[in-house]
Amino acid sequence: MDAKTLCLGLLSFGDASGYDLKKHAESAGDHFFAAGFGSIYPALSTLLNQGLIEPTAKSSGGRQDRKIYRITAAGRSELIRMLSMDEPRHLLRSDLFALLYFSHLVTPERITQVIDERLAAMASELAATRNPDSPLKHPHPASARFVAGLKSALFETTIQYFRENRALLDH
Amino acid sequence: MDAKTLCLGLLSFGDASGYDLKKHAESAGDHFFAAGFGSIYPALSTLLNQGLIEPTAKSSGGRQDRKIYRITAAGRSELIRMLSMDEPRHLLRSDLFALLYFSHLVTPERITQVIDERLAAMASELAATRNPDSPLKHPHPASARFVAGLKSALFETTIQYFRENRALLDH
DNA sequence: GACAAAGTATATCGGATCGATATAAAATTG
DNA sequence: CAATTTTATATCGATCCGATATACTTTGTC
Repeated sequence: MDAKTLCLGLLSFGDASGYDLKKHAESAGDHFFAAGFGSIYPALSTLLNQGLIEPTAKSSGGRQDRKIYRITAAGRSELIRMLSMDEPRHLLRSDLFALLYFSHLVTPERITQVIDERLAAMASELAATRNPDSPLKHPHPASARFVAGLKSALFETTIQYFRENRALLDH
Repeated sequence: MDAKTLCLGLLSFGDASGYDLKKHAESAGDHFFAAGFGSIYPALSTLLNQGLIEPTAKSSGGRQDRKIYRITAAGRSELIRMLSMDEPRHLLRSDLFALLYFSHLVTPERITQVIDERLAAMASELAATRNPDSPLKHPHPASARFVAGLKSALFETTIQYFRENRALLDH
């Protein structure tokens, strides 16, 4: 999904700054959808020029440098059009698995190291998902739970698969 | 993993053309690593300029326009260096899940359609994995089986998760 | 209260990547 | 033997990402 659609979609939940959008995307769908500042700010700039979003009156007492945007009516219909048009893709890209495919070129110690690191990272993310201390309230809890649950299921499968099959990579 | 490392890694299994490299990557690690022609050909050109690969004598009787490359000694050590240095990332990016996160904006029919399409695509890929009629012999069968097995496990988990939880998205 | 550290926030740049497209020869199929 | 598909290289523009620069605000702590 391109950054423009993602920004519009997140703005459909409520007004936000570029910084807010990045935090929301990370909290909601990290690993499934995300964008860096280098994508978000140019996207917001384009959307603004196209009249799909508009700046809001900044909260008077707040800080001066926050730029809060609101989706316009044109933006909302364009968003719906893009969401209906796109053939949504589903990609799993992993440098780790690519590295394992070339495992004949690296030392067994390195293989052990990168696998253990990945297992630890996934386990800690699973724990964080089970104890959600996230300050962000998802606007659509059902969708958020659906996506988070799938992430957990995939992580659990991956961890189990590594435990059962990593011996295949011994050489 | 950048295209240069991927090309070098695949060339470490044997001489190949750009076209061969793309086919190999698709067959071996589609969904986990891949590259389009727009990445492969520029990468090969750069690697050639850096002396990390070299052209081979084209097979005399064959077609004239195939350009077969071989990894050089410098290329092999550079490859090993890159594989040892990279902190391998592990990304799951899915436009489908992003769309589902915005499911309040699209019709239930559209949700049903995209989920059913994805389920069918994964089921057919699973069937293809179980009946491998691939003409390509993977140079390292253990690594290839490891990666293919993980893909199957992840697809099965995803299919099951959709079956059990898609009702969460009804609205 | 002074000062450092961490967090918040916007923005840009260059390199990398991807999808679309152009071209054309060889193999296959009807 | 004509039409289609597959093989094969290559480039272009749009986009994307990571790194970086900048600067203000909050927090913590001595």
